[in-house]
Amino acid sequence: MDDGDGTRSRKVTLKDVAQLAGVSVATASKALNGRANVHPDTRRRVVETAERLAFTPNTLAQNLLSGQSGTVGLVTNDLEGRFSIPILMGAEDAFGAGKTSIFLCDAREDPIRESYHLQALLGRRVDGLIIVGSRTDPRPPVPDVPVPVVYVYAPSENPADLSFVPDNVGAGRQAAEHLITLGRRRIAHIAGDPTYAAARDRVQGVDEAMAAAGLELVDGHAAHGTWSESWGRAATRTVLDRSPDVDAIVCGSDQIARGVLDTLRDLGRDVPRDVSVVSFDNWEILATGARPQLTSVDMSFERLGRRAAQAIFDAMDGKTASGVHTEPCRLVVRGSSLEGA
Amino acid sequence: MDDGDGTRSRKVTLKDVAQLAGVSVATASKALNGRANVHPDTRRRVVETAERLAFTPNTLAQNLLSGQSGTVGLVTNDLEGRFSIPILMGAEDAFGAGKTSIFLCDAREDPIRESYHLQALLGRRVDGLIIVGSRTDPRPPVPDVPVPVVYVYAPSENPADLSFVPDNVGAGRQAAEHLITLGRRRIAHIAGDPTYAAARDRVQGVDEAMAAAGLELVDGHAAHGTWSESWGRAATRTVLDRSPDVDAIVCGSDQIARGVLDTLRDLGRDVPRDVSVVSFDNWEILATGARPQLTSVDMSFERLGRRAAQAIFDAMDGKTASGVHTEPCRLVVRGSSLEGA
DNA sequence: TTGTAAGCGTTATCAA
DNA sequence: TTGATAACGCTTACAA
Repeated sequence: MDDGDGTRSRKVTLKDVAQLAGVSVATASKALNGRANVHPDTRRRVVETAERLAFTPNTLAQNLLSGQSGTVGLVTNDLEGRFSIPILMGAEDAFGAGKTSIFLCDAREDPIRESYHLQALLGRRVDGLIIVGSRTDPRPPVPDVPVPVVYVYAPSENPADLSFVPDNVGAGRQAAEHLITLGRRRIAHIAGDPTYAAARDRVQGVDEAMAAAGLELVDGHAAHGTWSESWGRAATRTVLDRSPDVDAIVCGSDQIARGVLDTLRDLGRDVPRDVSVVSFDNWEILATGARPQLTSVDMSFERLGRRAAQAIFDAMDGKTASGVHTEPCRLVVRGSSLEGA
Repeated sequence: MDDGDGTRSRKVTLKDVAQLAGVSVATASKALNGRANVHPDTRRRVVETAERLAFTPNTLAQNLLSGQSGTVGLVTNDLEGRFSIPILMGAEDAFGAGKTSIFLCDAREDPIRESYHLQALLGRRVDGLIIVGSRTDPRPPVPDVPVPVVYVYAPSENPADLSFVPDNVGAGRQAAEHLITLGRRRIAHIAGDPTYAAARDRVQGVDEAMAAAGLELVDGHAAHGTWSESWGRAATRTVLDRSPDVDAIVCGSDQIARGVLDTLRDLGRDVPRDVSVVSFDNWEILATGARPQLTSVDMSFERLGRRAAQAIFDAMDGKTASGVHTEPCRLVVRGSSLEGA
């Protein structure tokens, strides 16, 4: 960071390279950018000089010319980054690491903070915005901005906006179908917080699959509660109390499932032999730490991130899209629902 | 995004504002930036025009002049974002939301990907770099870069670099002292993966506290294993087998603690009455879902993020620092170690 | 093949 | 009080 005499070294510019290589800035630019009509010797000299000086072109200056910043803003609202990081990774993959850089801002569910971040991002001339919510319920759209906006996980209330959300109905269907395929017939559903669309959608999916198979949930319907282990524990007692012959439980989330597993164990039921358990989220830390490990439906966050990135690319090319797009989820089978166990 | 005739509207520049307000660009700039020597009427007119056009100054252009980009790169290596998001939040707080924006890149423990991101960040002229590792073991420094670099969680191998890490030794001490204060005397330690500095440091801290109190761990020393619930379960059986009268267990992580709690329950021990349990990480989802809820030592990631941000500010002001700085952790008491229970 | 000059959007200096 | 001008680092006609 120092240039030897104690002062921070001024950053190397193209001018420095050109001077040292004994050419004009224009020629240096062409040489480094692989333009035609540059003498091979000249090009070599410039390239070598640039390397020697560790020249890094100032992307800001390039962007000022091109009008594109090669950056995207990702505004998140989920405290733990459980959604955002996988979405970020998916977006990075789609953009190509290094090609486009991502500003990650945490709005912490605070509209004021969000608009503050938005302002900063627009000032930095991001080429697009990805808005990530903490729940799949529709959210108010961000105020009109001059760049493409994509909503992920939480869709925009405005159908003219473009949103990508996981297919929770399909996830519910997959979970139930899996259990039915295993031969389970007396299935209970301990669902999540009914104020969340995700909870209701999963319930709907489960109900659909049951109906399609000509089955009915024990108790007739899902039991809604909260997204917590303690709810899973409490509900399991109720279920076993009322329907001792239950042979499978769909859990609204991995957290709920952890509570369910604990109580099944407390009450002497073997999983998966006596009762198979399936849940949603595939939150690695919870799913693989459980005993047995949890079969769970993954929300495919990375895929959502990739789709969002792709959509921003498309929009930059003028190919705009709109509506709430639903992306498939993925069942991950583990010990809590093993066949033949 | 459209200006009515189907073409994307060109972004509003200061020139547009100036023209419409009937002043020069220079005057418009002064008016908007609160410079002195601008006629109040002129200023009002300019400000109004800017608002009407939804003018957002191009930060890139401003940066080109000032040489400062008002951005910082945060390169992370922890897959789940468990460290990065809190660190990001701490950094955002210290920088002031909106003032400085943060590029978040995930290197995924891949040096090639990391250098790729580094290149992109330097091209964007970030004012500083925060490098986040996934473990507290020293890591190779990034190649020489012309901006301040701060390492968080994983310190740099080079002592001339600046690193902030949690005080795992102190954390171990706090955990053990807490148990000792509660009157526990027959304490076991089920530790984490011994290849991790974090595991060894926590062990050291526990050992120090025990020695200071004139006590010894049951079994004489910590049992090292892996960072998993299954290790916690297995180790607990061994501990109870060899030392049935154990009255407290320090667990190397919340994951381990979850396994420990499960097995204590299986073996009929009441927590916290018979056995108190304390662990490390304070990973909310694990700690609060447990029964009883886990007493755990928080690694203070947000604080680390704030310190890193502050250090970058300082370095930009020429106040450079170096060495591995250790930040205190914070004991969070919950049901697994309640006094008098 | 190379260099000169204009321009991207903004701010600072200085003259009017 | 206002405005013309230069500058930031780079790219790209266009001229040499």
